Amino acid sequence: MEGNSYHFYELERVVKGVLRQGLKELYDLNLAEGEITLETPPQPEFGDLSTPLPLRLAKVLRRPPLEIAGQLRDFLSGRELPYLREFTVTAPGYVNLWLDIQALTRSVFDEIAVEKDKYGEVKVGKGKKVVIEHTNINPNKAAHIGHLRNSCLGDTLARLKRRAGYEVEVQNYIDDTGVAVADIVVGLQELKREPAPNERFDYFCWDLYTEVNQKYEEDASLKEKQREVLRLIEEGNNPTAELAKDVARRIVECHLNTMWRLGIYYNLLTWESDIIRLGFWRHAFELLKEKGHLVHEEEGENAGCWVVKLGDVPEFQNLENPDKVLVRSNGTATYTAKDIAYQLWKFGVLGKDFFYDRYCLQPNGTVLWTSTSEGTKMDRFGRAQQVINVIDLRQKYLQDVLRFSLIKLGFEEQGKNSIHFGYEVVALSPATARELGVPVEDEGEKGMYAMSGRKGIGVKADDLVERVIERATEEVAKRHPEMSPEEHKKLGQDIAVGAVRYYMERFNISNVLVFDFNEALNLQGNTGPYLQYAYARAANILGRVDREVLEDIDLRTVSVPSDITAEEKKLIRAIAELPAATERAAENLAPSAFAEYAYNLATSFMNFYETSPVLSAPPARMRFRVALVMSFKQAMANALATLGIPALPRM
RNA sequence: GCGCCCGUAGCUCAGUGGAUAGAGCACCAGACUCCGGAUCUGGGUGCGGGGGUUCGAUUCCCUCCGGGCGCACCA
Repeated sequence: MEGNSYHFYELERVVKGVLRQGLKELYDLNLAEGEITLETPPQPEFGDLSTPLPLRLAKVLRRPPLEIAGQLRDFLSGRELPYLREFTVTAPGYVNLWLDIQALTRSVFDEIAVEKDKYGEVKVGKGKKVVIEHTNINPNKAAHIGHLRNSCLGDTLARLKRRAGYEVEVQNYIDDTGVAVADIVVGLQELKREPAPNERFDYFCWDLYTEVNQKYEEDASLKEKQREVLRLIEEGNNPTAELAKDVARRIVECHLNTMWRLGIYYNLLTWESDIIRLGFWRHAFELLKEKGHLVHEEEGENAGCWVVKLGDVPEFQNLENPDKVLVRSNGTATYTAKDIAYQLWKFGVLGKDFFYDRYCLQPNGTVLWTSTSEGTKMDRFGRAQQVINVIDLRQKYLQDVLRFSLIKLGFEEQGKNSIHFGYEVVALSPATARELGVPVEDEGEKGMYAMSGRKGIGVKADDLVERVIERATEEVAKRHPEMSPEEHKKLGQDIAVGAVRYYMERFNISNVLVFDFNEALNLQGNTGPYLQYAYARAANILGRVDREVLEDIDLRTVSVPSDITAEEKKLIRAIAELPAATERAAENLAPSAFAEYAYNLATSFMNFYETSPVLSAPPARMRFRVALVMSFKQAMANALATLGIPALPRM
């Protein structure tokens, strides 16, 4: 960093700025920053960075692309640009930039020496608080792999945002008063089912939920019971409501245990029952009436209702009835109404707050708080500048209604900062569906089969984790006969966390994740354990360096050779890109992009490892490579931490 | 009916206007008595079809085909 006025990760921004200035000075042309493209060329002979700008501007400037390229090259050459050493031109009209790899290496070494586990953090989010709501599983049965996608994505998003400088508060909303819990209560009361002696409560409820839903089809009186139970739950202060609360609490405990083992933690549980009891909606209703945008319909199909008018929102224009009912003609509030109240609370503009209590101490040492209906006031929760709701894409319409309703009701700022992180659902591959006993049409390998909580079709999150642990533990035992079974199991668990989380995080969120046991259980190739293995290999090398030599190598002073190899260079660049990758993934809400970066980083190291002996290299080279391995190990550790994957010195 | 998403190699996926479209899995063949083979190297006439915009399209627009999802005074 010394001597350089900016960090390497800002290089792109700086170069774009210079190019922009060049266009202005040379041709009196004003381009927006977004219109200036900078990319990594496909071939090494085209430099380390390049821009096709001359091609694009040839027409408008009425000059040959190569002439423009030449002038831009000259303009760049006349500038003081650290990290760059040369600028060239390639037909049909590219400007190619060449990195000063020594300067870059120095800068990376220095930065890592100073920042250590903070290397890769950036400051874009500084001073901004973001509330991320994820998990949100109905507290009535075991979590399945669809919920796992939600929690893993949400957790990685939280980690990314934190490393991008945001203050992050993770909330887990518990719908303890809905039909889902009521169904279990019906099962317990009417069907008199009880868990077997050693049966997990969430697994027991998984089957019970299926059974109850099956019985609804045959027995109309049971459906009556469900309505009665729902009424009693809403009323409160009766044995049925107590039972419902007890079911919800016990299931939440199961869910938390499932998530904790994957390194997923929360700051606050918010309970639907508290929102109801504290009258969040009543409060919001008064607030919205005051603002004057709520409409009481006197006629038409919504006569007698309070509605929000969404007809002039493009997204809803083609709907037969774009208005959203918030209060029914019978005076009760709709789900959307409660959601609006809750969302306003997250932004701290509801004018009403929960009471709070400690819920428990989580295994990572942080306190999990819970909302309550009475007790202690605290003024630290909510009050966010940005709210991200991690919910699957089937709820897109509802989330759009929520966002536009806020805007139309006079909370424009809050509406615009309400983000639906919508991901596609998890479905089952034909092979996995077959394995679970789901009727599969033919022998084909294409296609997917939907999971269904009501029908009991799905892979339980813990079943998946257990199977991966078993597989990983076997592998560890094979490789390390000298270790104890306990050590095998411990490593197997950490590797399983890596495998499961990476599998849940690596895919683009707008694609349905077609879950397949064979793929999820794979520990080779583009998987979490591959990333972990790269880290372990680095740790192994450092462990074999002579102690005195190791202590003598200082990242800040180690000399950087002038003849850096292709593999060394690729690794250095990959390490240098961590801050930019973090920023990009955090700002674009793209955990999968970060997963891909991490895979690239690991691959760069693997290639370096295969081609570049460290311990047996000549002394100067050895010292440089040790420094490089140290840097990689730190960068990889930070990338793994961002993905919530354990970094293992041995595996 | 209206709207949204997806369609890239046998399979699972990267690639949000640029140079020869990339990975993993599966399959075949290889890797020095070298720091760990959970690794690496090699093996491939693939962007659903058709129009358009552009110097340039897997990427943007239109249309068709195929697959998924959503459009409550339900939660």
